[in-house]
Amino acid sequence: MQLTERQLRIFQAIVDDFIQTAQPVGSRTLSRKYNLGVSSATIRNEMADLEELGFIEQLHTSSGRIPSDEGYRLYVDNLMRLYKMANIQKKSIRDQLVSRMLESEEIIRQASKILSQMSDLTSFILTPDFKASRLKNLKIIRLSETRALLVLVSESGIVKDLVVRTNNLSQDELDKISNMLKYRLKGKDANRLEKEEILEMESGFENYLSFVDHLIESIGLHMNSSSASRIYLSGISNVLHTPEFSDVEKAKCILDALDKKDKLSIVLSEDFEKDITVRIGKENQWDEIKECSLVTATYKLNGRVIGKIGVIGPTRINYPKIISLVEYMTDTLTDVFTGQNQTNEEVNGDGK
Amino acid sequence: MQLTERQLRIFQAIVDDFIQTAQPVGSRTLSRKYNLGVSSATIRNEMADLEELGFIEQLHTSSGRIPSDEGYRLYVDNLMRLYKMANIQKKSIRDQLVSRMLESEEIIRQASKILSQMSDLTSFILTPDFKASRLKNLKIIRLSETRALLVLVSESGIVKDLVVRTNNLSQDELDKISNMLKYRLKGKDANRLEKEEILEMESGFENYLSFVDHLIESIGLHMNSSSASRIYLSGISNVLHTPEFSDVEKAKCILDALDKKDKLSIVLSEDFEKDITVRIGKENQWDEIKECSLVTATYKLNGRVIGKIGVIGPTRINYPKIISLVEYMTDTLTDVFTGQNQTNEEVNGDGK
DNA sequence: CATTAGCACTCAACGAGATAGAGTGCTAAT
DNA sequence: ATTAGCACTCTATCTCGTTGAGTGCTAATG
Repeated sequence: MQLTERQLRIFQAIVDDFIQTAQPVGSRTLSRKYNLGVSSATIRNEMADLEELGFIEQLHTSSGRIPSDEGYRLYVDNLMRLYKMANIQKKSIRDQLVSRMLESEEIIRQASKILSQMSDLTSFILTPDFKASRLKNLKIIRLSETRALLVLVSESGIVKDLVVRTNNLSQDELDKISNMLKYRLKGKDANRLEKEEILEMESGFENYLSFVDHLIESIGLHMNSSSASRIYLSGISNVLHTPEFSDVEKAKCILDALDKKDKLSIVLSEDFEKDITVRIGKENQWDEIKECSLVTATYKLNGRVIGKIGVIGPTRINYPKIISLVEYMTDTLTDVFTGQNQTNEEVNGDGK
Repeated sequence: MQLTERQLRIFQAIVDDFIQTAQPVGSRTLSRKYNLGVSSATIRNEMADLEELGFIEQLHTSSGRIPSDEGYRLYVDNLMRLYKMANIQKKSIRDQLVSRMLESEEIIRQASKILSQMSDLTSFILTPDFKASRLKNLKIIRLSETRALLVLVSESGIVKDLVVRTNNLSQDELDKISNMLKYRLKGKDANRLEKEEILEMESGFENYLSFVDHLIESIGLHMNSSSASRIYLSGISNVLHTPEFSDVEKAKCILDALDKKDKLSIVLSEDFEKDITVRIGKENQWDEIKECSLVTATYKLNGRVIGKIGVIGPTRINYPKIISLVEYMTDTLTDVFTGQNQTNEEVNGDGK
């Protein structure tokens, strides 16, 4: 069933008004605020049809209408015009992300902060997935008689460190082992280290078999832990600033969900390859966030997806603005990680 | 002015009851629930005195009394008996922290999570302060023509990595430089790297002067950034589970405060050397959290304070329980970082 | 025949009493 | 010194109109 031109215009006005005011919108308001050229009675009739079709709904018989999840979907897919970000905003984002010497985790956190501030929503970001990249370097550093630090570096420059037990090996011995392992493992996918492959190693390492065994095991354990890629949240208090969630029970529910980071990162990892996804209300499989919309996008390194970023808010969000923002943010992150823009000066020009 | 024995007993009953029920407690309730051996009228008189002295207060003329901040202070300093943690809880904490191979940041996050779960409050943890420890090792890894990764390891096993610009130096050259720097900087306090000291270096490095200069600068910049030590929060949704903050405005205020991590970590860094601190309500200098209590403690490495952990909640928290919990948690963390307990088996015995 | 004016109806939101209940302070008796 | 008794206070809660925004339906209109 195709909507008429007029129905679309009315529908668009409903969405726009509701996104702005957070109040159910009635026929009278529509005819007054938007010059649709028809009377409120006509609008009422059209609205009844739109409701029949499932694009808008009423909270109770004598309230105005609000867009349904399906309505928002229609809006996002067909109606909205993408927001053109002001250059000054673009520049602000780039400056904050590339201007300073930042540890890679620091970049991640900064990006999340910017995103929540500019969107007035809660933002999240999945750290670069170590598993998805190749080993570049490896080093073992003696800490004490019983402990050593294993430092792994991926080609993308992500660093992971973990403490391993040693049996009082000297730094020289550890260096010898790390050098050997480095040449053995370099360039391998971090998530596919075959123990056997490494154990059939050169002579001269017979004494260290059990230690190397332990090392590989530790790496494997670490890789497969759910927290292999972490999630950062920012702007959590924005949840309460949203009229939708000023009801304490609802807010509690959302915050509870946001606290379950494991679950959250699983949900976000779906559609990992897609560039940008918008999930509206009930489209989310997770019950706790069935009244929320999620806008997520992936950032890449050398064309390879390594992480995800996005925002979560009520279904009533300014989709064009938010989508543009998230999109620009991932582009910038991808640039930063790929190393296109190392200095301020280089990016002073245009944005995209 | 000294309180009488009976006043203390009544006061203690008030605190206990209020901590449990979150409701202002009246004289009738007291005489019924706690056998104080006197009638409600007597209790009323004593309560009037306690109020005069500032230890309890009324929300309005016909409500029961609640402890004031000063009252809680009295309670914490003089009245409460420290809670004896069940061995099973102690074991649970130790197991979760030491059982698995964990990256050091992972240990931090895990500790925070446990703390919030066991306290039903919001917990936070400051990551080990790199600045406070000495350099152990240093390595530069080539990423691309223009970028390299500088990895710093402290004696305590904390790893920091940051991306630096290079002018297409080969890995061999980088190795040469990192070795030189390593021997130059090893054992130095991380926050006191004197540029001059390093620049008057051995011959053979003349070509790399500007790069080394850049390196030292980057390290310095990084060290002095406010985020040198990070803060993790856990159990944020617990704020809303607290009756005190079911008022949306208050909750909003607290969450806003918790979102300002810079400010928060500054507040927490006060009294950095003290083993354990309890700040009750107005004792906090920060207005936003003037209705909260903060219980913090420090964890150490080899006797040196490296980080801080704690919880935040309403002033009405179960002080004995929470203080014991925080105390035990830092002891455990200190052990874990100092490497006392590497395996499960070693800690099966008693806790303290 | 699409559009519109008009009207009766619905329902949430708000405010005014009224009521109940918990708690207090004071006084007089023990 | 302690306690029973009583008047008083104040919040929380409930009910009950009232208001106002909005709807759906019907009949009139160009």
